[in-house]
Amino acid sequence: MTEELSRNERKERTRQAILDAALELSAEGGLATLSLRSVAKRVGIVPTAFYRHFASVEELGLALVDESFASLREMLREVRRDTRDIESVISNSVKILVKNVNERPDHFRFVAVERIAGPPLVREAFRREMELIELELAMDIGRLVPSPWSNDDLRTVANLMVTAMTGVVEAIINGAASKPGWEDEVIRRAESQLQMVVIGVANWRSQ
Amino acid sequence: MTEELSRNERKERTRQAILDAALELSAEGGLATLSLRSVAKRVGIVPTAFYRHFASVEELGLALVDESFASLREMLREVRRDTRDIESVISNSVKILVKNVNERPDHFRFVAVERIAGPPLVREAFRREMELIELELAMDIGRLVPSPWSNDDLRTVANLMVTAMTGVVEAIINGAASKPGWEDEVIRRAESQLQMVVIGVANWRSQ
DNA sequence: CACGTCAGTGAACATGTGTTCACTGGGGTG
DNA sequence: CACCCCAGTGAACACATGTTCACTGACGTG
Repeated sequence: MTEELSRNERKERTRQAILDAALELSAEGGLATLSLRSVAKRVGIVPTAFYRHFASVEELGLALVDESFASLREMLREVRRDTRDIESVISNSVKILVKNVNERPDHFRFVAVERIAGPPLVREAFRREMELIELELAMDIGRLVPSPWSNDDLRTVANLMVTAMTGVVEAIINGAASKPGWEDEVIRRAESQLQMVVIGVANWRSQ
Repeated sequence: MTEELSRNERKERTRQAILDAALELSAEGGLATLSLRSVAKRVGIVPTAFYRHFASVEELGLALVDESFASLREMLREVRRDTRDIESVISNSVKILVKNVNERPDHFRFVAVERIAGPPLVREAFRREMELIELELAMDIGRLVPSPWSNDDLRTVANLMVTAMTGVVEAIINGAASKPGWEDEVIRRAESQLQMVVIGVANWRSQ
């Protein structure tokens, strides 16, 4: 199972193992209840060896936040890459969202939880990130659908869409395991909701 | 400060003090990081006295969940009481939502956090409660606005509205303290979003 | 007025926490 | 081949956790 590896490769491998274990363990109880010793046990090292890789538990948490940011951004890159024709954009975006959540469920669960239950600084970081996403979406909408809406209106509709997609992530994460077909239902519902919003904003007049 | 009180009254008073202290303390870190000793210290009793009021810390948590449910339901009763004319319903509902969040911010923060970061049983309880709210809202929409939409469509739009209102609560809770006028902005945004959804669903055809 | 109930006390428990320290031993390099 | 670096070890630390137990003493009732 373990091949011939250089010392640096071995070190990097255990570092990643620590991150993975921490991510999995934080699925139950969040960052707040994550314990150094449980992580170490899961990785198969002694608790103190942890400090060869991170200066403190708090730093581990920040590393997890960074990892989650990377996952978020990768998904958004994928979404924007396929954002050309206005027709299929909704269906494509929802599918990409769901695909990414299924590829790295622990990252998205981590975001979903720490975004609102994490320590203040982490919450603030996620808030800024989502605000950025919202702004980009507002610009995309304004670009793809030339229209008389003010920037304020664009942000309002973008915010609603981001909120709806956040709800989709939550729905998938803590409802997927149970009944089959649930995910397809969530997808259909999300597509309908986005279409409703688009129709709504199309017939929208400020005031 | 302390009047003449019967033994039972005194007991009930400390019990409520425990609940209040626990609610305030769980504002930072959630139920997961709530410690018996910190609660006791805040109340002004010795840790062991806690067990005269609750069988365990877990039971304290369940009591807090019950309290939050009560706040949620009271708000919904207030919303439905004023749900007569279709015109002002959006503005009224948003205002009532915001008013209730400001009256018992700790309860709504508790719901917002534990709903997604709490122990599985608590999460499930909140999920059911919100599903109920969603169903009632779907029925209200179907009743107030006789229309050709299927129950499925009604639920889809109700779900979007509940999700949007959840977003409003979160926005108020961890953004209110900072700049003034933020709350008014959130209110305006929420009203616009609900109107967009209404317009969207009004022009909606299944498939 | 005597007596029992019972909210609150203080000591003790077993266990879990993050972090430090001196150490070992095998891979990497001169 | 000899030396060093350093990932991983194991003991120890100071402290926090939930819960138990025998206790005290004021309030409420007979």
